[in-house]
Amino acid sequence: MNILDLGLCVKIEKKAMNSSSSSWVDSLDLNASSTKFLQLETPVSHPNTSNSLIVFGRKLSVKEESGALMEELNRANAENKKLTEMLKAMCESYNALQSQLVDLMNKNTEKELSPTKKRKSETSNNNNGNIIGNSESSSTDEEESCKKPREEIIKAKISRAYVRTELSDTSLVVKDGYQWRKYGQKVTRDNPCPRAYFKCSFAPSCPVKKKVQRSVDDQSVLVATYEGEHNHLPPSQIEATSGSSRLGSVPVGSTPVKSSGPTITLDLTNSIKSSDEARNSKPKLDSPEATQYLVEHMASSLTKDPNFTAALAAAISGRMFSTNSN
DNA sequence: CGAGTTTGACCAGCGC
DNA sequence: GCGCTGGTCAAACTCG
Repeated sequence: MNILDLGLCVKIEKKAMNSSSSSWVDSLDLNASSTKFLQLETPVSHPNTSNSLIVFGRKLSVKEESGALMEELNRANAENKKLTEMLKAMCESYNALQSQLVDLMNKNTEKELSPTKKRKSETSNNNNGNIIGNSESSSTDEEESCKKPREEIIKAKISRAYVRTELSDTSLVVKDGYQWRKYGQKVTRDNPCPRAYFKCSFAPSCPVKKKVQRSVDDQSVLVATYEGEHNHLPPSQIEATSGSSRLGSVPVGSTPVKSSGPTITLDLTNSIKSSDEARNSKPKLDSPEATQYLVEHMASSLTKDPNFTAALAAAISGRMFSTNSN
């Protein structure tokens, strides 16, 4: 995945949160309009320009026409400059965000390695939140695994997601596109808030488990810990593959979706439609459809990448978490 | 009535 | 061996 893309989108999203008028569409609209300006270079006259040429019932002189074009060009330059500045700001913001994320991950790793005694299974190799299988305990002792079938080593992968919820919301439910069955709840020593235990109930053979607990630092943040990897597609994608329903707006993997803070809804229906349309009929660049097309095309190319959605959500939730804990 | 949730009991790992 | 702790089970309960 293009790492710069993530930075840009995070910035745009952040901007949308801060400004009441800004939005995904607004931000991308600038690009669309800049494309519009590019069209001036083509031999075909711009609709607006041609309208202004005949509006006074006479042909404008070459001087006047070039003056208008120069003015247009200056505006394009100014816009270009503005966009360059925005891009620069986005890159800076991305770098800051990334360093904060790394900081946070380091802090979490330190916490996990702290004296708090954990079971063997949980202290296996931790690499940036992802744990690679612990072959020592999973494959060496067959007798032991027969004795303890339950201890079937899931340690293939552990990931973590932070989800902001209302404090009043005590359900401990993190909607991530999969189907979960709660099988237990426990109050742990280091956190007064109960921890809920979930198993993936969509496929009986799916080994994935999920633990959800409120953060000690910020109780409005749910910490969801996923153990193992799904051996099936998310229910939403299975539905989509069967053709019975829309391709849902539910992201893949451990990406948190339920959030009372900034909500990211990825409607892939439009993106698919637009990429199909892209092959058959391309809207004219200067029409409102063109703007819409550009926006959809950009959004679709980003949202098609499941890594993007996961990384974006992780980055945002990580930032929210660090902001609240400061 | 079936599926999902709640909750107390039980089990296993770990440190002392 | 004992106590503490986290994880899981399963009967009881709830809900649509």
